[in-house]
Amino acid sequence: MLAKLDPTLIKDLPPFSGMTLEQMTTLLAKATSLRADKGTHIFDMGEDARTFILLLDGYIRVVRTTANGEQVIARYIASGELFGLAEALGMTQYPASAVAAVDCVALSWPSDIWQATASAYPTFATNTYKTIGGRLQDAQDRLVEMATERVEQRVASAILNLVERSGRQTDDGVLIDFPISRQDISEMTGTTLHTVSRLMSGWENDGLVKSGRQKITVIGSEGLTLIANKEGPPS
Amino acid sequence: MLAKLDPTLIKDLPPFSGMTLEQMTTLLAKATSLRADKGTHIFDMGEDARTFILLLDGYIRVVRTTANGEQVIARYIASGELFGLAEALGMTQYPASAVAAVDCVALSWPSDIWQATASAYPTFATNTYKTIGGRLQDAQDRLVEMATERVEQRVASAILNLVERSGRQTDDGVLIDFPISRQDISEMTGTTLHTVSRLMSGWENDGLVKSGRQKITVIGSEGLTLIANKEGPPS
DNA sequence: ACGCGCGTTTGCGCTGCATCAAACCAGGAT
DNA sequence: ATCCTGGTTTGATGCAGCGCAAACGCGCGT
Repeated sequence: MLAKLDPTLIKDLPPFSGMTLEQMTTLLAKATSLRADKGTHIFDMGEDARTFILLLDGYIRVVRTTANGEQVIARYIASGELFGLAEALGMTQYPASAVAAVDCVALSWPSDIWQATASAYPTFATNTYKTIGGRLQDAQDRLVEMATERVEQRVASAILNLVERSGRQTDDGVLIDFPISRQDISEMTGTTLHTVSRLMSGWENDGLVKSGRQKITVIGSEGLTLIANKEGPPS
Repeated sequence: MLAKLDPTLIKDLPPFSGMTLEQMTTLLAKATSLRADKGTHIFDMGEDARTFILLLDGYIRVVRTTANGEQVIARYIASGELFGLAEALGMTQYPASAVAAVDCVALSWPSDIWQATASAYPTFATNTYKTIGGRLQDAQDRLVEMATERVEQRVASAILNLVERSGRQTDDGVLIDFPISRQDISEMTGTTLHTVSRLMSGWENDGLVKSGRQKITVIGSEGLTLIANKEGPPS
């Protein structure tokens, strides 16, 4: 528990909106700080859900691994977001693994204080359930996408999403500000890295994106948006 | 509000486990009873989420419609389950439509009593969040499935799921006890009714299922389970 | 500064599944 | 009993995207 942790620094993060400074202080007193180097597994699918975590800095990849060893990326967690919320949903084990996509800093609370915390700070509970709601929403959106759209559109959508949620303005355009490979994109969209590579090479020729080793910059989102919505030509 | 509604009849349903009879009585006092004929839209995607609902009898299809008019079936709700829980997740509109798959009976509460209800009956809140957790879990399972498995396996899995959750024993085997078309199955698995029809014709020849117009009976689940896990032969 | 590993690119053949098309059939309505 | 609607079956055809293979090159570590 870090005595030097300053409530004012993080009390404005979305999860805590509506909480008073003193509430924050008592809540923070129960937290443990945590750092994870790039590539570290913060927790793994199937593990007992001992903590829920607030990401302060960095990016987390939430990954599911199938019986065959294939991976699917469920989502990326950006700084300011909570994750590992199994306890809040009455689960005893983590349903997915959390891997640091870059060096990360986070705060963690023991899962078993969830119930008490939720009833002590209803706003906090509500905020949390709101983000869970958003994730359920998102999961189902992606399900619909997987069911109805072609690979090209899904990849375009995925990149647009990433840019929107984690884009950083640069000279060339908007850069996804963590290292992301073609393989990663393929694991988000249910395709192969080969197909992703081909698609992106094409888009690079068309001047829609600019990409390198684990880097993707979107020149102008309009082009990709167009592709994401483009009807497949079965006619 | 039905005065004749008897708390003892439904107090044993999962959503209310842990609640006392008097708590149930006050909760039920706020409910409105509701019946929906087969095919009725109980609510539609995008509508303001005015109520959350407990299904007492029947089956509900939860459907999302895309911009192109394509449909995806997110899930089926069986009797004893809550749905329309937008408010609990801090949403103001329903994210999907709810359609009666058969004639249904249900109880509905106004959304705006959710907050008060949740804090008055923490067990009820916890139970609800548990079911939401299960649905998030489920949505992500299906995502993984969509991303990694072939149509044949997905269709087999879907049928097994339905049989497991809503199967009724008959002379021939286990019957899915609500009308379900090939089209429905295709909308659950992200394929076409044609492909589903072909697959099921095959399985019928192999003696794995017995199916007719909107009826599916699984002879022995082992065969389908085998198919659901069968490696694709890219080799 | 250099080498090597990992991410990337690109070509080619193949195939699972969608698309198009058409006939068929069961059961409810009249 | 008959019509007709909505679900089902089955065939033929085509193509998006996967599997496989091989070469390439950026950049990190030493």
